[in-house]
Amino acid sequence: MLLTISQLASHCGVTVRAVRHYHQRGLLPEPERDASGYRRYGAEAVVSLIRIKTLADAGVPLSQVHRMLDSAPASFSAAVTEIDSALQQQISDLERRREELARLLAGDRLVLPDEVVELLDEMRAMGVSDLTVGIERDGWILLAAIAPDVVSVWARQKKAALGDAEFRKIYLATDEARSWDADDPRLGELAAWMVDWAANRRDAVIGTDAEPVLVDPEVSVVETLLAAQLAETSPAWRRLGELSRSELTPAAQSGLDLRRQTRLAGS
Amino acid sequence: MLLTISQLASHCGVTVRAVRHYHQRGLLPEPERDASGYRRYGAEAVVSLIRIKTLADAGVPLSQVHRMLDSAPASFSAAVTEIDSALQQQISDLERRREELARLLAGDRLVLPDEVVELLDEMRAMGVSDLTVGIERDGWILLAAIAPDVVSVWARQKKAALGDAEFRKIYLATDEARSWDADDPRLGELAAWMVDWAANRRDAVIGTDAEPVLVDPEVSVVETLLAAQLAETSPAWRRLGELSRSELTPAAQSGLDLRRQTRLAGS
DNA sequence: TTGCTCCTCACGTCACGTGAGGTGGC
DNA sequence: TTGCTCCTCACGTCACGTGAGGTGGC
Repeated sequence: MLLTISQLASHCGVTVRAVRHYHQRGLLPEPERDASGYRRYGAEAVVSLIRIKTLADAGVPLSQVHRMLDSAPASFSAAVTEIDSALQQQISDLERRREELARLLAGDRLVLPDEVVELLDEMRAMGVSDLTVGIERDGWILLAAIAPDVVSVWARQKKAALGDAEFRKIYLATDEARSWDADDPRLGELAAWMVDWAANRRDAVIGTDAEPVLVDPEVSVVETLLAAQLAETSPAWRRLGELSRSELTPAAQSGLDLRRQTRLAGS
Repeated sequence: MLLTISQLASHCGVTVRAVRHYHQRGLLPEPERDASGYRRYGAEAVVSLIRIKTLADAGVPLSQVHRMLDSAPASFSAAVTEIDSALQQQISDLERRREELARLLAGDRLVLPDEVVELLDEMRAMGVSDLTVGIERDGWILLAAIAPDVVSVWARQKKAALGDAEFRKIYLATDEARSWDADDPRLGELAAWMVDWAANRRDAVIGTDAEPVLVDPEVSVVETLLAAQLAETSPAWRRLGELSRSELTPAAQSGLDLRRQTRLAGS
């Protein structure tokens, strides 16, 4: 009345192939065979197989299961305790993954920090075109990949700038400018406006000293708004970048160089 | 200012090899190469890779991830909901595994139902030898594997028998008899005592009709106590089986045949 | 005789890991 | 020149899955 391999397997909740695999790996001793060469299992095989399955289900590699099976009860229970905390870890991992899935449905929230998502929402609410918001978003994504630690400071500076009515006008004008011809005369006026605003803003910020000025705000405007690779998306923007850079004060020019160095150090 | 493969990978929490693997599988489009033949990634690659990683971490096979990525948002969110409930399932599975681990430390409790474990504890408390309790335990394990549905009824019947002081004496005597010679004259007396007790017990049970008698209790004693394969562990027990079977009443003999049929049907 | 279980190779699968051997930028 | 990153094969790994081809009990 000993068990056949399929009786053993199904009672322990594993496949027949898995039982044979455990024999091959030396985890479960080969039992005696009957007259037909069939394996016949006794009660101890049931006990061993349940042990093996329980540990394997808990994610223990079979090589480690092997060592655990013939280890002293004391170190066995220590190992089980360890596995248990690994299981707890897995559970909290899964719970985090459920949250991430929820955020995946919510759109950008998994890709960018909340503060940047809010910034983009604010722009959309201001009336900035979807295309320009998309370009902004891509810029932030790349920035987050290359220099994650500056994202937060830059986001706060941009948020502050958006609080200024004049900046909002400049930003909206720049949005419209995307589709202008590269030789449109209004690009010169817009460039001058930007540089003027940035110079004033810089004095104001340096005056208050409220936030450590990691990035020269004058440079920030030009760079953030018209960073080289973003400008590539529109001939008018590329021209706007050239015009505004040539109108920068010498002090800001050197700040721009500084910025480049910082970026390299950060990457 | 596009990303290299390692910048992309580390920002998304995957290995460089995994990114290449996703290219091979057609999950992530191959980006443009720079002058040195290096892959250069833009923001959309970050978004795609985070999507892929999130789904893969949730246990979705890559072949299915492929289909989900280019499915409509509506069916995408339906699929994500499905994955989420799969995650919930996994979490409760892990929690059950933690319980099973705890029971693994507690000994037999994973291998046998609680009622049988209690039965074995009771025997140990009675003074039955560890070896005999071990043989009993092995018998129950095999029974549970072959005919799980009869375990509960048999356990209740055995528990009832252990409530009888005379049965306990018989059981302890049988325990001692294990090491006797096969021709010991006391074996005949013990066999007669067992059959007598079983016959009386049978009348009592049939009189009360408290529990449906699935198994003739007289047969139950002989079979449970001395089931053929357990008897093999001791020459004296084998002889005790022969003696008691030959002393059974004709009615019980036919009941024994009935039992054999039931066992076959159950397996 | 048919259907079911069992047996032993031995190749397949899934999601990458891991060198092997070589090139390009600083 | 050295060290680091990148490149393309291509075999290895882990825990089995899945036939292929054959035998034994009812």
